Amino acid sequence: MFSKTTEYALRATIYIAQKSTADKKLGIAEIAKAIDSPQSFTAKIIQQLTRGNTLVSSVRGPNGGFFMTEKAKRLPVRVILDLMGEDSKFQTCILGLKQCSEVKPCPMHFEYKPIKDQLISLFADRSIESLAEDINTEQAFINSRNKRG
Amino acid sequence: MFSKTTEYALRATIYIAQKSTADKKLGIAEIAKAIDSPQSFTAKIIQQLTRGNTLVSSVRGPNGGFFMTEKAKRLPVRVILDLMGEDSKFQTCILGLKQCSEVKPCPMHFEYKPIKDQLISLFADRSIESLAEDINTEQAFINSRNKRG
DNA sequence: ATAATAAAGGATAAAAGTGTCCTTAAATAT
DNA sequence: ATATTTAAGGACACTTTTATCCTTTATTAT
Repeated sequence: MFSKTTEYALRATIYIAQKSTADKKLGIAEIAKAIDSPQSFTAKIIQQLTRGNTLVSSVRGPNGGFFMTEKAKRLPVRVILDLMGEDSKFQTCILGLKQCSEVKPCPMHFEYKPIKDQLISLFADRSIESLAEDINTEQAFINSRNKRG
Repeated sequence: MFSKTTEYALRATIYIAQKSTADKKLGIAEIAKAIDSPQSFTAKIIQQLTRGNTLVSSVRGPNGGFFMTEKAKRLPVRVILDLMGEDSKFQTCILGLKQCSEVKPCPMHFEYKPIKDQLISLFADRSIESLAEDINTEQAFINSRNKRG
């Protein structure tokens, strides 16, 4: 569905939302280990997520690291996709037609459309925070290890 | 959603289903032009679709080309995806977790699952032929040109 | 001020995806 | 038989994705 880059972005953000506060920042080594992703590559990706300072925040130096404000945690998952440039993913035609619309549809258009709309809602409706909470309550998981590791 | 390779495969197959019979084969030049795809690259892709001789058939030499039997036209769209190795596309976790299941779900699992199932049905239920018919009746289109273009 | 720490950013590289071109093989028409 | 036609297949090249490593910059602790 998504590129590896975006998968790491999603996992990293959810993890940061789950574990960080403004007073408890997370280092890149911890994040990469927790979400099972290549560290240097993940660093670049999180950099992208800090642009605009609306989603992930960062501080350099000792006791520095990455964190999210409570306000940022309340943002919908869609914001991550936007920052990764994948927001147009669900706008495109499933057959790759440049022009595909209600008036000039591809042969799958009218069946694919409602599914696409559900995907869009999925990411628009759920907050990053709510995903993090599911992990906190162990209703969901972000890696293959368990709490006792 | 899909790779360009798979998009070309879908468009090419639908076009072959629409325009060919065992007596009326189509050349690669015509197909590539009709679906607006790079010719040589499309040739390789259609080659893949002829493997196993269940979907697309080919004959070399004068009056040769590609075609589909009536039986092949009745196959579901899913068969194209299988031959392109994209059948696992909808099986994977949206966050890219290697292990993600009902018993150990990622935080989006239970909401993504039903959407995934709809995508699977979409490709399993509709036949290639039915897509081709929509183009024949001008209810749908496979390129940006019109019939007179 | 200096050293230590941690993210930011640049340079580079391997792998995969996308694409072209040329040769080979098979079928047909003459 | 020979020439022609058309797909099959190999070799190569460009681009994007995925990834690593090293240097620079900002912040903190001493």
